[in-house]
Amino acid sequence: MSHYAFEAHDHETCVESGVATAEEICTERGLQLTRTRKRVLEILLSEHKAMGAYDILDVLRAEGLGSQPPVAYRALEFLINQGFAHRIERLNAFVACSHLEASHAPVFLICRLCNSVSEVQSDSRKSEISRLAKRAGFAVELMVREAEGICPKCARVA
Amino acid sequence: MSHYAFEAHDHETCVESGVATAEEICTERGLQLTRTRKRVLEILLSEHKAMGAYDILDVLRAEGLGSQPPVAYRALEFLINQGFAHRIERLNAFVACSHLEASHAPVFLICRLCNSVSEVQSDSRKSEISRLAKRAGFAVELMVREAEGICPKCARVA
DNA sequence: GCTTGATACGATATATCATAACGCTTATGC
DNA sequence: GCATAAGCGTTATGATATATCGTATCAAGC
Repeated sequence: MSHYAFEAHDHETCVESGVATAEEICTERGLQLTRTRKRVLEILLSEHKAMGAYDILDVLRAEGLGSQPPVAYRALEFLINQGFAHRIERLNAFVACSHLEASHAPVFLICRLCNSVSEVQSDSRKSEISRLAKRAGFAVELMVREAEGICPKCARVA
Repeated sequence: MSHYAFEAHDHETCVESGVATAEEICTERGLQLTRTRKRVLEILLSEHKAMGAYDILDVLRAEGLGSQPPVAYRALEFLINQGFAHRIERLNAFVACSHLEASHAPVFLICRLCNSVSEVQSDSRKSEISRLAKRAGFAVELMVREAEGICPKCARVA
């Protein structure tokens, strides 16, 4: 398993292949990865950190791609619906998906020092939440699993 | 395991014993369960649902206990720090703790139809998040585990 | 060509959630 | 009692998110 957010890696590849894969998937699904949507995805991919909608909007604004909140939120909604991005509930912020190839049961590890967010894939059926929900007769539709703490990089420095 | 939110139960007891236990704990810890804090706890205990800070504030306002947002947020902060209440990240809202006696590794089951929130206790060490974090060398300080879906009560009706 | 419907976008306004900062009051330890 | 800390009231503002209405674009069907 890889933890891009916490490890040195060729980051150019993350952005390029992220966008390329998203483009392929959109073509397959007959959807449009419009200029704004693509740019928002790139912005999110540019760092393994969560960004607020208004931070993203600032970039869009500077580039003349839109200046009002709905512009950012609509693009984010699209990216999230297609699984290209995730919302981090704990931060009210957004990250690019770093496991586009895989199916979805992400766990997010959020470093409170460097703000990096690592997405780890997991089998949702194995999760404690699923087990407890099943026992309670609760039908899970959506799962939020986030941990806040210190990433290995920051732990070494501290 | 009990799922008060999803089952018939003597709800008076929830409120009374919740407040009583909180009072005991505050005494032990040398803290003040002031009028406002106590009232906010009662409000939260009055239903097994998450309430927004402004909903709580409305009640306080109607009772002359405070009219500005900080009043509600301060009380909530206290209750959360003491473990008497929890924040539901997914909803930006708050619930009373329903397992005051137990230690903390709650999972929340949120019904999107009736808005009830059930708190289930779990051993945090067993959790998938802990396992994945450990593997990544990530030191977890705080965990968010929430599931949204349909509760058994609503499933029967639908 | 024209209409229709679907999708996306632009813009305004507003709703919702949260905190900083300041000064006053009350509780508590000595 | 007095000093200190804890709590509270209030104002102002910051941060996040959505409802709504109108317009542009494009493809499908006539």
